[in-house]
Amino acid sequence: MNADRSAHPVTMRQVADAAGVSIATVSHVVNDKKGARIGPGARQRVLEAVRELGYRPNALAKNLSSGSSNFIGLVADAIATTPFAGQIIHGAQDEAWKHGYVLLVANTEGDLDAEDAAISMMLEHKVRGILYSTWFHRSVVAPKALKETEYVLVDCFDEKTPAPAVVPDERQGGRTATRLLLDAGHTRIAFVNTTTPSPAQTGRLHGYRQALHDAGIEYDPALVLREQPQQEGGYAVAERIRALGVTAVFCHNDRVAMGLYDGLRELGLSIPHDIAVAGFDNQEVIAAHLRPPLSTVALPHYEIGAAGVRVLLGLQSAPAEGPLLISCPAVPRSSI
Amino acid sequence: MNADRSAHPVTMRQVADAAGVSIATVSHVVNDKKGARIGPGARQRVLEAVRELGYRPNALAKNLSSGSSNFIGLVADAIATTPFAGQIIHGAQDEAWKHGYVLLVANTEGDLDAEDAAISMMLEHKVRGILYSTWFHRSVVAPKALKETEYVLVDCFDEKTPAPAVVPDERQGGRTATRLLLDAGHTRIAFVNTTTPSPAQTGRLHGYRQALHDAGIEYDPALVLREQPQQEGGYAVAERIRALGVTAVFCHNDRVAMGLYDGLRELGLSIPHDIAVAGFDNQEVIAAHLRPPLSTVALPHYEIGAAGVRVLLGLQSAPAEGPLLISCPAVPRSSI
DNA sequence: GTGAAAGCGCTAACAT
DNA sequence: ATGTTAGCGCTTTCAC
Repeated sequence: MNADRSAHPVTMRQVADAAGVSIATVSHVVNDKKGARIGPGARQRVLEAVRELGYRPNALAKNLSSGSSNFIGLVADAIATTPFAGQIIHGAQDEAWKHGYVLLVANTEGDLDAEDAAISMMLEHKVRGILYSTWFHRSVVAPKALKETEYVLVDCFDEKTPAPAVVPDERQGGRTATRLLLDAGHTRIAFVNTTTPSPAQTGRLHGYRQALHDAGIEYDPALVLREQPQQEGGYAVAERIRALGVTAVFCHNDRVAMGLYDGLRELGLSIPHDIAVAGFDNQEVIAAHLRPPLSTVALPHYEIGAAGVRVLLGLQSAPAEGPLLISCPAVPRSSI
Repeated sequence: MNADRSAHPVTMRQVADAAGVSIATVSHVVNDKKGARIGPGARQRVLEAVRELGYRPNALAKNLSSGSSNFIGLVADAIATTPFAGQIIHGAQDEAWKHGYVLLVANTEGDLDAEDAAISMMLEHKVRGILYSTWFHRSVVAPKALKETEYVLVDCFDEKTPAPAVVPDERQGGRTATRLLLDAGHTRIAFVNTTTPSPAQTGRLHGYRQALHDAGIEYDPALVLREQPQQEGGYAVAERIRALGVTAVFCHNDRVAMGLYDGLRELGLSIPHDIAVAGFDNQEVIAAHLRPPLSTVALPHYEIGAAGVRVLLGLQSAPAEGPLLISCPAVPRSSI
């Protein structure tokens, strides 16, 4: 028969008895300890007993005894709101898993008390470290409690404290998006930037200018507009885009592009024939299903999450100065 | 001074010494044990020592010692792909937290091995129970390993095994969506159902028919179309919708509605003036920002997650027969 | 090769 | 009102 329900979990002791060896021996073979010399017979019997009894090591005991837990904490400010946080979690999880760690996830939805509670809870579970993440790239001030352990900032950074951080390379992303347009032969390219001050706002603009510059095209401030970073913003800006007489538009994000699609269509302009459009974020639900499907640049959330745990575990190091930049790959579709 | 880094965590022992009491006393005051009678002096000194030393209880030791962990496992099949899973997590987390539990999250992206590994890991951490969740409502066969602990199926159900399950009330949702249209005076209402067999497909259809019936309108199978449940499907069906001569359409989900918006517009039809549209899912990124904003019905993922842990903890019970149904609330906006 | 025994930090009886 | 002590299930050092 198999292990009987949670009531009486099988312990090492029982395995040892069943195999006729000591508990130390069981420990050795179960963990495949290098140094230990175990006779083939004993090993065999232990393995068998483990199977027979359906033994599961007790991770709690193991952690306590070995003095180090296999937890990594991840506090996120908005799991629920966007798919972005999900991708960070996914990346962090895969990477953590790969190194024998388990993710302790806490969602705070921006609530400071929840944040404190989450960090306390993680500290009490003796996590190996904490990933403090936000769902959009921004500046934060890291909660004090974080300092009681190792931590890395994920998709955010703290200007005051020199803590390791991992963020998307907005600048390179902006360059990439612009280049997508440039490479298709466009030379008069508008940029619908966001009204919200943020690394994305300044970074993508820099990238845009740099791409233009590299292509030998003079930067024309008149081609840079500002709108709220949503569908409504994109829709509202359509008229002005047309008036500008550009042949291509780089939108601050996919949602703006979605709104712009509507606006342009109403004006009788077709994409990409009359005007080419590039987005940013690669928000699957939108980008892949617009008509035509939107060419965009992806925010590498998965990679950011993964890099976060690598930095935390010391497997990869952030630059001495400033955050580790993860690059934003192009995702060409049919809007250019 | 404060606690010095993770190197030498402060233990109960040290607090006891500092306060000049025994470790048992510390345990009592720290946990605010009811039965224990502690002198005000001692309590005072302990509390002070705790603050002074920056003591954090070691949750691992606590769990080991007390024999029960405060973990609840949540295995999800697609954290990254949609915002839906995120909402389930959020709900589960809030509820778990409320009862002193912590979520151990594992993302499997549908990979069976990952699923096994995740469950094993949770079992080894002696979780109180496991929430097995999917990102869209469907039938599953629960992994065998689950049976080693308590578990509840979240947003899915197992026809073979009678395990507690929590799912959205598709039928009531379909009824609600249809009623939204009915209440606005429409009587000839098309339903663009999905091509994919699923509880959503049959449930929403039932709801649609029932609402019609309750309103004294005869069901006309010709008004029920089938399309793939994405923007493309909605777009493709526009012509046929017009040909049907209906004044309202209930779409299987928001994405279909989004595609239909495009198709209808191309046909020169305006929403809601010429045709009213209702969606399903309430996928924020889309529904709230379409033009006009989409009236829809929400999939109550947050509630489903929360109910899942309540059922797991025995705070709420699933019906003897079949899953616990969570109702889908209407989210009226401007497309009707 | 294998086992005995001393903890890991805490809880919970049971003494005092 | 407070202290002693025996574990919880495991790792690890050191004997045999």
